[in-house]
Amino acid sequence: MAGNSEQKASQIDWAAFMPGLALDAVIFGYHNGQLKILLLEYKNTPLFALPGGFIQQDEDLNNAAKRVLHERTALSNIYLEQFYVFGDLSRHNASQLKQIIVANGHFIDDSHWLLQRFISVGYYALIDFTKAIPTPDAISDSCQWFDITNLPPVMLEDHQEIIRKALETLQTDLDRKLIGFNLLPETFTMGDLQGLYETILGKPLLRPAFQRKMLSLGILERIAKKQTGMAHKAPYLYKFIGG
Amino acid sequence: MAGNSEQKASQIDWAAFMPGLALDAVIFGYHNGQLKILLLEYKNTPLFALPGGFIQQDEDLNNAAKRVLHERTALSNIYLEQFYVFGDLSRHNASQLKQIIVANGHFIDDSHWLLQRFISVGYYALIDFTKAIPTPDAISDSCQWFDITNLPPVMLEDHQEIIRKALETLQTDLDRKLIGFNLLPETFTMGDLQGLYETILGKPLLRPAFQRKMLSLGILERIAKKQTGMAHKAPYLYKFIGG
DNA sequence: TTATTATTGTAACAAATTGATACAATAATA
DNA sequence: TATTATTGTATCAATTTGTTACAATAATAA
Repeated sequence: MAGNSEQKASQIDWAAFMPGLALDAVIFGYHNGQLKILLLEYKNTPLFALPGGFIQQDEDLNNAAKRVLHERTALSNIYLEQFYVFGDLSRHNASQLKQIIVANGHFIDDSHWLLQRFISVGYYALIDFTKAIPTPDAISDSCQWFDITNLPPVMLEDHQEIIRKALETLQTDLDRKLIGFNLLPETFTMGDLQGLYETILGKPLLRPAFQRKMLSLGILERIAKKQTGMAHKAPYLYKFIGG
Repeated sequence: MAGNSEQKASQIDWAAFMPGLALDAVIFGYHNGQLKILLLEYKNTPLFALPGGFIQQDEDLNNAAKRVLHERTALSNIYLEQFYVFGDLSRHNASQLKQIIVANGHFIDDSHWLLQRFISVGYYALIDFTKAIPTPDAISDSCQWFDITNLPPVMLEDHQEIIRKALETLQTDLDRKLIGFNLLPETFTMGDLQGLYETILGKPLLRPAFQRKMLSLGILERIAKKQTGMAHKAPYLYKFIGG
């Protein structure tokens, strides 16, 4: 995890959180034909990490995830799913965490649970890239979008693996649930939608079959002709109708 | 949760476990055309609960689940999946837990994390009914199979909801993954397999289509004619071939 | 103004999958 | 030896998916 520190670490009331437990969020966005995720860069370290946080003693687990999402994107009502709990001992990396704390000029006793092993609940979120306002936390320099195919080489603990598993889950969920729309703006063309599917699934799809399938689902409302400056037929715009 | 107490509560080294965190296991079995799960009955209370336990500080989360499964069934190499983390505050029920502890003649301070809110990782397991040896723990009278359609009326905390969600997950996983076989003995007839699917999905399936589909998957090996005492054609026996 | 170009929307047909019916092949029992 | 119940599978219908083809644009170029 990263984040959850709007105050200096030494000022944080650690007792307000569930010890040994965290959550990490893989926040997906889609822009220029690329699937992207949000990563934080810790101050004075070469370490990148997923947005994450701790669960308050008086807070529902899923609400903690929503809170973290809101803190990093300024968005509410985000599409959000638990996908796996990462609980191996091998993911523990005390020296990395200590490095971050020291780099921020703080001190924590070695016996503190923050430096012990913890278990993290993995969530993935799908958001409208154009609406999010990526916001770093107190111990991070930046909160930025990264192309899923071009991630930073050094990441905290097992965050590489968490991302891999999130993508895998997204791929299998894409057809079963009708969730792709959460990654697009309110209106989009059939080409946009197909491009999104192709990017997530990592393979080309046949245009007529894709269009026929999407329209047969009855979840798309056709709006109007798009006014493009392209030298060809203007595509229809669609919007998703929930239900 | 229930279980994890092979010693008296007062003798347990609570510091050896991750505080505020538990796991609950919905252990499915199949017998006489019924889908069943294992439940524990607490001593001197009318409360039933899922097998569960805590995670040792030096133990992988998934290994803790395997350990709990082994303690309650004497089985290893069980098919096991995480399916959801139950982390709402509303699931907390201190008086129920206190009732169980008191009923066992123990004492725990109200401030102990055991009586505070906790978060539980839900697992479901698929086992061969004929191979399991249901084994109660130190604070339970019994560990018994219950038909999924006929569960006890009073259950611990949100265990009813955990079971419902486990069944829902099993139903959607059944076709995507090839996991049904874990609920059957080594050899079975096509009728057995169809009955299992019909029971889990709660709907009848057409026999020729089912048989054709299962055979086309290439994961069944036909063994020999079954020697039944039935007044009709003897069915083939099959076994599952992994891979 | 009239081709040209690139792309969209959809028709049309083929291939594959799934749904449904039918029936011969048993393995006891009457 | 007929009867009965059930299994294994063939057969055809219905539906879904894969593929090709082509008319309908919306700019741009001639």
